[in-house]
Amino acid sequence: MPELPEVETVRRGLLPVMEGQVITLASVHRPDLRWPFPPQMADRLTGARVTALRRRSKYILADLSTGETLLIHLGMSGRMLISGAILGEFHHHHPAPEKHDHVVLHMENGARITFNDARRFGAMDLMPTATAEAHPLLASLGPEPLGNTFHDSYLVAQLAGRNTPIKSALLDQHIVAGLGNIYVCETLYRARISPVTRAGQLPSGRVAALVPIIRTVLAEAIEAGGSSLRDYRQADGELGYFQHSFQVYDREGQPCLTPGCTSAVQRIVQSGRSSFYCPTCQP
DNA sequence: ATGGGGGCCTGCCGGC
DNA sequence: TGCCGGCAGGCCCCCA
Repeated sequence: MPELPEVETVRRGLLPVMEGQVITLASVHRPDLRWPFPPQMADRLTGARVTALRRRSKYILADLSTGETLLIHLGMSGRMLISGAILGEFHHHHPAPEKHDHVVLHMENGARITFNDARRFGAMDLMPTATAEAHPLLASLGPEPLGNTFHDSYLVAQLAGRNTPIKSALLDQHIVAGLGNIYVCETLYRARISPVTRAGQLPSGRVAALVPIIRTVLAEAIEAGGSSLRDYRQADGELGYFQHSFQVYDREGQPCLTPGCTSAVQRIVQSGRSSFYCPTCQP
């Protein structure tokens, strides 16, 4: 579900109710999500103060006063919903617990943060803050697409000699960390590159052009609060609205939006995932 | 090493 | 109304 813009939106939503606050009670309703929770997770969270709330790729990292860092991944259907806090002009009361509410963090300011994840592809783990980046889920991630180490010569080098389709390469979190199916489709449309093009066959100029496009697509999506399709919600329960800006994703059969183009958006399956593109504009 | 496919889960939607 | 297949924003793991 959530790609980098959605995760960043959730992080920003959690920031005002979590950062600097003590977790007065962590309530854990099942032993695992995708993987077992770490031993004594509830006890290790209860009483800890959240000193910082960071993001790495699609992971949220909450640094704790205990010297540990809480790692959160939303998988496909994970949500972090805030209740009981004053958010802007609105006061949200605690709603009745819902199905798939797996972990609830009670904060000292009265807010509750509920991790709800129907499909349970999400994850939570704890590790020492000092070695957080060595966590198995983080250690081999590629650079942040919005960071300085992601640049054209890097991407050119990464894609050189690759026989995999550019669609798959951009989904590969080892190459660049944070893109998912939506934003890869939108990126390739803007770059006018067919998703089936072999990554290593792209001229370096076309690869270089991908870098600013990726940055722009992600920045626009963050600005819009992410994309809400099925179950994604911002932390305050609001919907993102970048889905209204989709030019190809989820638009199979609809007209291509390039001025003058009369083609329809096509859907193909690559590595088991849908790719949406315009066969005329992305030859 | 690289690339492709299966599998993990639940929910929803469309077709019959 | 109900059942069934297909599909969904991710990512690890196994196989060739």
